[in-house]
Amino acid sequence: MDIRELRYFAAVYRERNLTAAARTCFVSQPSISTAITNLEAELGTKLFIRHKKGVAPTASAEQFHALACRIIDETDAARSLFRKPSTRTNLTLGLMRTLDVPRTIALLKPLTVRSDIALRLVGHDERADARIISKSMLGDDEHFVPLWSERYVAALPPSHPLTLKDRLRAADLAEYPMIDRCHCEQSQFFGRLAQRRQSAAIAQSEDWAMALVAAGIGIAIVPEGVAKGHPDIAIREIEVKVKREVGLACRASVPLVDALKDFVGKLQGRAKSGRHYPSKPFRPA
Amino acid sequence: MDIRELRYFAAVYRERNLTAAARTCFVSQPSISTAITNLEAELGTKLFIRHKKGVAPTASAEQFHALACRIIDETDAARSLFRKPSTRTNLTLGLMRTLDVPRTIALLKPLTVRSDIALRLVGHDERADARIISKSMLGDDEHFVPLWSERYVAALPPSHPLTLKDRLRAADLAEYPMIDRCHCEQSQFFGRLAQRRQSAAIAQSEDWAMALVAAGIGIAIVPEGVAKGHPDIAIREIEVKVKREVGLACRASVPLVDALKDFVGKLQGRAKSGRHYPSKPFRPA
DNA sequence: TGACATCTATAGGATACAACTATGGATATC
DNA sequence: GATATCCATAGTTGTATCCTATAGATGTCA
Repeated sequence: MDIRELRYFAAVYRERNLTAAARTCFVSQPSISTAITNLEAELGTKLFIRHKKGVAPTASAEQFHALACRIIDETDAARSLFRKPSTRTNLTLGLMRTLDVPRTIALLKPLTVRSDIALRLVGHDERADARIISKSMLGDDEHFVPLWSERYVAALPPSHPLTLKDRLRAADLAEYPMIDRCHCEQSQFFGRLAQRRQSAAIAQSEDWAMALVAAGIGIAIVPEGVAKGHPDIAIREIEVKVKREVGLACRASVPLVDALKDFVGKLQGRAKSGRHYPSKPFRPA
Repeated sequence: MDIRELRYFAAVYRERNLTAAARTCFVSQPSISTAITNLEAELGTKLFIRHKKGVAPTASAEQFHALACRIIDETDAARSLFRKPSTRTNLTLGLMRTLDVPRTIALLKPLTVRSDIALRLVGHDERADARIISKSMLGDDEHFVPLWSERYVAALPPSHPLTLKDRLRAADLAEYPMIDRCHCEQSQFFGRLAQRRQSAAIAQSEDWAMALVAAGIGIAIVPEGVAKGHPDIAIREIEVKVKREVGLACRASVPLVDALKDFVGKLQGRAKSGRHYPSKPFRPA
């Protein structure tokens, strides 16, 4: 067991998907696969149940995850113990409010561990060096570097009658009170989907929306990653497959800040393949 | 930075000596050397000052050591999280009372992390599967597997007049009160060395002896490793070079307990060289 | 139903890393 | 002056890890 394996484990735990974890770790999928297999052998316990779409953590994985995170964090802390940077570059990132927080934090890790960067996170509509947003919010003069795509799901109170169904249709939703996440870029669309003008409640942030759902006020349609973290909320698929593409938006007209160049390079590199090394080793002709 | 490097670092910190650290890690000295160099480069700080005899940790190393230990311990804990052993073999080790505690704990690590072993530590004169003792205490029917050799040094109160000298002679010691560590196998010898019959105080354990020294009662002659850990005690070499060989004693007449076989094998293997792999890779003739 | 996409596991080959041996230079010890 | 101890460097080799490619299973959609 080494720290590399722990990082892979944490990524799989977060993504619930070996392939996606491979992308966030910038390695190929088999690397993750064998690492997890080895880890399971060493610990003498199964960590993930493999099924058709992705993997599910076992109880052991839950337990192990807490410890693994501590070790990873402490290792990162140790690395930067003595790097008291005299001059830190300010880097401002605009984040849309509907982002999956743990996933985003994990994505930004390469930036946060660099002690020569002072990271500042602001709203998606403020001045920033780059923005992490849904593709639908992309401005005219912006490049888009895709990060992940997310489906929208229905978040219901655990005791809601609709939890009996595996998948919800527009007609189902029409009969029950809904919560309008007015900060979401697809808010209007969901209004039409549920065939209504008025909502049971309006929430201005994901936290409020989730709290209203948990309190039994109504149903909310939210990005998968947002709903995932809450234990007292039931998640159901919706029949109409709404997805959003989340990515990094960079102004095309303004040259990229130095601090971001490596980062964006890596992100672009992983798009088609997860390779770690340059695609072709240099060979003189 | 990976856990392997942290282990090497901890070993060097403990031993104050790359070569000795290499032995305790069962690797060769250059492996330790390069690992420390790399670690220093990665952290951007010098960790050890190399000098003629061994190395001395810098302030950075002190700081880093605390963190490194935590990470190492947590990693070991993580590894054995799910290894709830149904049946643990009892293993009893006899330890002489004058052992350097951190060093001994580090040595026994391979046994303590094995969750199929329940380690019991007893006095050196009790019934045990093996004993860690000074060579001078070796019984007739015992094998001796050398672990390390230690010089004896003088432990003085920090404000003692003799701290002005770098090295103490028998004549120096004769003029000042001394503490008799009656539990030590070399106790009588020191009595002769200091040319006296009576002592200022008698201590039955290292803890008491060190406390008496710190309190200014007198000087004690103790194994190097014992004195090292105490910040409020000054250490000086003594001119007469008394050493002791510490090792593992196994009854020759009784076959070695299974749990110990690997361990002793490793210890013997490292005696002449620190190699990790078999000395010669197998090649068919 | 068949073409296609998605996800995990395995096989085979390339490469980087960490181990080893051997040796050199510097400093103590006898 | 011979010997021992200690750390650093050079060169070689074995192993671990990564990659690509592909198989097998399942789900999606025309």
